[in-house]
Amino acid sequence: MNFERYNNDIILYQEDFDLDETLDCGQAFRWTKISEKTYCGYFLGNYLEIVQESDRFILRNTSEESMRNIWIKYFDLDTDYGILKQRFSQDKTLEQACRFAGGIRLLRQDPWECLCSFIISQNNNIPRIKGIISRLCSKYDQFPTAQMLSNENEETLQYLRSGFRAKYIVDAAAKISSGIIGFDHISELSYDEAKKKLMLIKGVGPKVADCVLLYGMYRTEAYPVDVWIKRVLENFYPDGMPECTKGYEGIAQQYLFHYIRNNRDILLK
DNA sequence: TTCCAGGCGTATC
DNA sequence: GATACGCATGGA
Repeated sequence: MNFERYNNDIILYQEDFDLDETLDCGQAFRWTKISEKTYCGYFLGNYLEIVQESDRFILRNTSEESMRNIWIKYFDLDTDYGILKQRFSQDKTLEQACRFAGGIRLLRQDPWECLCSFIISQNNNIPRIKGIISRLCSKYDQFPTAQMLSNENEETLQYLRSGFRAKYIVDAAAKISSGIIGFDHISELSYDEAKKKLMLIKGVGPKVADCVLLYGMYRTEAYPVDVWIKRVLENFYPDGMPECTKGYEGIAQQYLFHYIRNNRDILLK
């Protein structure tokens, strides 16, 4: 890890990292681009302003302590994405995907926020997902905990304009805040069992469960299959994800998702 | 106007 | 277990 303190900032030197590709690729919905090189956003209650100048990053008003305790883990900086990309590149399509956007990293997010966010994401588009989550956070002045949301119901959530998803948010808040379903417990389960457990929540199917496991619980073998990945599988991997992604299918999926969304013409069907 | 968006619940077979 | 359909909302 190559970083240093400079006045109140942290200067980070990091390869295989691009803010546009990582913060605006549909895995997180609370980062905002505030200038050509700068994003601001939150992980839990921690605010960050981060600037990119090629391989040099400035984390504004950040201490070495919060760098070590929060942001290294959040941005998955202890993982060598160069090695991962090299491994993935044994496959031709993945090789192109990694070359197209080599700065994608997996964000290690909060499981509860992921659960809510990806419940909201179903049959929805990214700008509107961001809008709903933004209204949710404005009301509570932060991303509300399951406990906070357990006081809401379908009617009181009307202001979100989240449509049929409101009742799913209510059920998720109830099951998580009551402890009927616990992330600590789920993290000890096998992939299949963990997924099954999450799917007990209304509005959580295979895709949303995989999103929670991958983005919120760092289960890198989980790869969410949405309409785009479905098209990739049909076109290139009829027998499933290639062998070279084993154990890291979720990270490979990140490259593929971004690649296919921006290169729709390579699809034959 | 119609279609579609990082899917899922329900009904039906 | 597979398949068809409706679903809130809003932008294109």
